Amino acid sequence: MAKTAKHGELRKGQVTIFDVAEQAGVSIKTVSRVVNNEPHVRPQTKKKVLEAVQRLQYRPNAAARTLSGRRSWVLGLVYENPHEFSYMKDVLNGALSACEAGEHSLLLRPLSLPSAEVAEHIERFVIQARVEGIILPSPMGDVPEVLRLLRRMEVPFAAIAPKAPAPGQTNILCEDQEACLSLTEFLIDRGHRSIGFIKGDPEHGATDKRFAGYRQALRKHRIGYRDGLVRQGYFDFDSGKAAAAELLDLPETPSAIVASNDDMAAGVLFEAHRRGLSMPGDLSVVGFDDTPLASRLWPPLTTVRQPIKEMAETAARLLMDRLNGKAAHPPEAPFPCEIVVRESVA
Amino acid sequence: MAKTAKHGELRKGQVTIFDVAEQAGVSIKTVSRVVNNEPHVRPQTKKKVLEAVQRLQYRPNAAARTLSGRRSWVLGLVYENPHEFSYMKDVLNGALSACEAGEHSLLLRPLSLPSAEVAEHIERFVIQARVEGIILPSPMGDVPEVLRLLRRMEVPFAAIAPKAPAPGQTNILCEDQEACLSLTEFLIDRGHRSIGFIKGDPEHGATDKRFAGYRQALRKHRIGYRDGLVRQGYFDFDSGKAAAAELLDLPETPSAIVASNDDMAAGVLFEAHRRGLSMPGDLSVVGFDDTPLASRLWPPLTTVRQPIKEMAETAARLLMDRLNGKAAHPPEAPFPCEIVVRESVA
DNA sequence: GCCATTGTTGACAGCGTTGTCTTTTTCGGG
DNA sequence: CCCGAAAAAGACAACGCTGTCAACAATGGC
Repeated sequence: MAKTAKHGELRKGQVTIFDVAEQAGVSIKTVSRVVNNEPHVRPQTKKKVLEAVQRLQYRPNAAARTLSGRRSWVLGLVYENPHEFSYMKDVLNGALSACEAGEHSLLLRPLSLPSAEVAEHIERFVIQARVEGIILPSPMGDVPEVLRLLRRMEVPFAAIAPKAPAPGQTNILCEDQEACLSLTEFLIDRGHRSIGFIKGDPEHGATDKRFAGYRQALRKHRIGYRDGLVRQGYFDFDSGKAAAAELLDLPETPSAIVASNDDMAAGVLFEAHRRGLSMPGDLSVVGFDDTPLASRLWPPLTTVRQPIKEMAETAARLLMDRLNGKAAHPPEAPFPCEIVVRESVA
Repeated sequence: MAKTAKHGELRKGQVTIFDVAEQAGVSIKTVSRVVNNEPHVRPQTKKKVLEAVQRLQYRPNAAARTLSGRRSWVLGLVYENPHEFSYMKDVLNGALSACEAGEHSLLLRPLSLPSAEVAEHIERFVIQARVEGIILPSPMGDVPEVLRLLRRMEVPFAAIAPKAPAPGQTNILCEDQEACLSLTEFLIDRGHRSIGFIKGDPEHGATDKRFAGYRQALRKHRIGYRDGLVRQGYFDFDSGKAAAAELLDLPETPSAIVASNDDMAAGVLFEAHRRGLSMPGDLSVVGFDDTPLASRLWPPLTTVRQPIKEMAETAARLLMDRLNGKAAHPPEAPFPCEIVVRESVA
């Protein structure tokens, strides 16, 4: 009792498990059981405890939990700071909302790639904050040192859209190839036959799949593939602009261009505007990702919406399930994408 | 010794203060002193300890620190999820980098406004995670319930660009009015006399200041202010588009429009494109914030770059200084902004 | 109605650190 | 060379929770 009194009186604002135990007339261990949904508590006891929790507005102290138990209730989000942040925004929102539902905290660690100290940074991150599991949005899920380190430290992780989804790990995929197939077909259906393509950053998982979708569409509709219509980009505005400049300098310019993401598509539009082309009349352009940018450009972009937020949410949830010892789900089916039609295609 | 051995042997991956103490041949308290830069340690002892820390790659356990000491080493970032995320991206990066330098963690709490439970959410956030200080990017710094709650809980906070910067609190401001004055003058210098203005969300601190800058510029150059050239917007694309539609429907359309942020400026460009206007010939447009969007639109926007990242960094640093008991700085001077000239003005 | 079994509850020792208080060492002055 | 004060270092008890194990209560089979 002395202890309880002390708590209640001295520490301002802090309601502890002792206070709840006293209110409910049970031991602290029982309170702990109720709060953590452990078995072996009579419904009637549970009710008493929950009432006390409610009345006192008790919130378990995260630090004490972490220190005492095996769990830290912390997930990490390790990402590369991208030019176009809207992808990370969705990842962040998804991860955050799943973490809230699963009573975890989310700690962020932006990292610049490539860097010699990536592994060291992550190790420090994991040890110091006791991170239990890590979410790796593309392209983090493809950095060999990162994967090696996490496996060595036995930290569970979930990779979002990795390039090479290794079988042992948790991978969250989406139907990039199918989507890019449909997107290209959309252009073909509108009568386009000479279709340029701008690839994404070779480090990213989605790059190859999107390109494969493009080729598959051409094949399906018996349109000859021409290397000259394909340019390498890096998922950023400038590389899109540069690639567009090259494609538009071609003797036979394409009537449509597929950019592997919206930021590069914005570069294409920019370059075309600069040359005084009118769109979509002179050139049709499509993008990928449905970023806010897509609807703000002129003409607004036809693009592909990926359920990034849902994917990140799933990544976090799968991670937490695993940490909670839930039976491993069957590997998730890839998430479907959806074409968003706007006015950038004639 | 038994204890030390136990630690070293059993807990995989976890180097504790005991291990360091043993290596250095001192007590754990001395290690604690060194690690926390406390006085009363001989330089020679300090060196021994630091070497042991280095050798063992010791990282203090954050949970234990929090539980034991008065400090939690956690700052919170409470924000409203905005349409255009690039502002939050800069805030996030700034806060994160300051926190890393100051050995704090940063926890995020997105909140939707307005909502009855805002205060409740924050209270839970603060209690459960032991958040020591909170960063409130606009418009959070103007929500009365939030401010009231934080004052009641005695949680220090720093408001970025609040509407009404209360004197007692830490405010990070920038020269919104001056910047908008210069921006409007830039148009006047280019010969524009009929200049439309689209206001921002009345909830945001910057809104009034930017409008004041616009009016000040007109006054300074003896151009009559006309209510009809001003429209209310809400810092989002759609409201910018709608406001532009109204302004362009006017019998005497303005030759230039100042939008209170880039997203609304994008809406103006969009609407103008839709009407087949050529820019900047038929209409000049300027924005505010220098988001990635600004350079991707056609024509690329002349806009104002605010040092958001630096402001957030400062907010976090001031907060940590205060928590570390450092003498209060004199209130920071407002951060200067910078006009970024692109091709959207004729 | 008794014993074995299972279900429920509690006592208590950590978890790794910092705060407080005590002990030891160092050092300057007489 | 000794004394007293200050500096340096250490012992040990929190911090609030969970894990372990022991104690006790309810239940069912005979």
